[in-house]
Amino acid sequence: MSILFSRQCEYAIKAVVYLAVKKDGERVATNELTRRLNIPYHFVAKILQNLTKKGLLRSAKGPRGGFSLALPANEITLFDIVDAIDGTAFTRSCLLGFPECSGKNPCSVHNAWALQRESIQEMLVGKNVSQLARDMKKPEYQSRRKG
Amino acid sequence: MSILFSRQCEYAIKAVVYLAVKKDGERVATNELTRRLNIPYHFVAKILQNLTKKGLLRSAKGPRGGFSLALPANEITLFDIVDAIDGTAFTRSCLLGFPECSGKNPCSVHNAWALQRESIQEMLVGKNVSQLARDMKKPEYQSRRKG
DNA sequence: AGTATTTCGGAGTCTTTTCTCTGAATATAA
DNA sequence: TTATATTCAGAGAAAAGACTCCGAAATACT
Ligand code: FES
Ligand code: FES
Repeated sequence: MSILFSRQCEYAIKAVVYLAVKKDGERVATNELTRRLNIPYHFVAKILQNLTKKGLLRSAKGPRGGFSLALPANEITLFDIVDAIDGTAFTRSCLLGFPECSGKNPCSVHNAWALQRESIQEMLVGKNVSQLARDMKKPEYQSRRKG
Repeated sequence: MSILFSRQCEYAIKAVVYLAVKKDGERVATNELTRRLNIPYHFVAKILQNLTKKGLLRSAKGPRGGFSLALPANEITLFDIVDAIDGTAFTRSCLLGFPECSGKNPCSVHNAWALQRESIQEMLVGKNVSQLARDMKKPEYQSRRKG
């Protein structure tokens, strides 16, 4: 289905970046995320609960409650989110699924792939959600003028 | 689960490379693939049937039957196999799953990811199964001396 | 011709992932 | 206090992906 990330992880990234676009500490309710990002309500709720448990987000119940970043936006990287949801085994495991991946007895694509995934990992570590919020040009993320 | 490729695709690559290691046109039965590569019998059979329909393999029924490459090994690329099984939508679609992926209204990772996937695609197109057969150092692929 | 070996085709099962529902608990505001 | 908005927790349904089974057709060997 989706390359590189699971659906969950995809949604997680979308949501966290959405939070980062808001001013520091502002709370966003699941409802808003669902409406703006088109993510199933109960599903994204579950995912954000998870990220809360992992310490990336903070949650507040009740009216005017919702989720917000638990850390400054520039201290949360893409890698952190992926790690929290999908895990990062892919940085170590064989592209063809062989039980071990190393330079000794490499599979046919090992040499090429080892470079690629290194580069992907650098991308994930190198992007923090503050940058992501800035670079996100999708209309879903632009805050609305009041009518 | 496995990044980039589905299980099916993974198995397909493993199997086709196995065929390419053999001398031109030599047939390999599902049985042998299952034993050597540790792939479930009926599953790999299905996958190879599929590749046959797509024109990458040739099949022969009956005793001493099996599968063999339908083309010279250096004319089948990794990309061909991936295309036949998983499809290649990933070369065009957004990493975060947004409905459209282009330079106009890009998502946060578009610029970085567009380069990465370009590079991945080049890798897939650039590797043919003849090279893959040569570079495969996994013991599963080394032909056995008779006892 | 008869038998064993193998692919073919389709249906069926199991497992994982995705998504939904429900009933709490908690906080805000009137 | 009451009503309301929200997260929390866990179970459950649906869909997709991975894998199995079976009966039939084709081929090779005796
Ligand atoms: S052994 Fe296959 S990618 Fe390293
Ligand atoms: S818009 Fe997201 S990768 Fe191109």
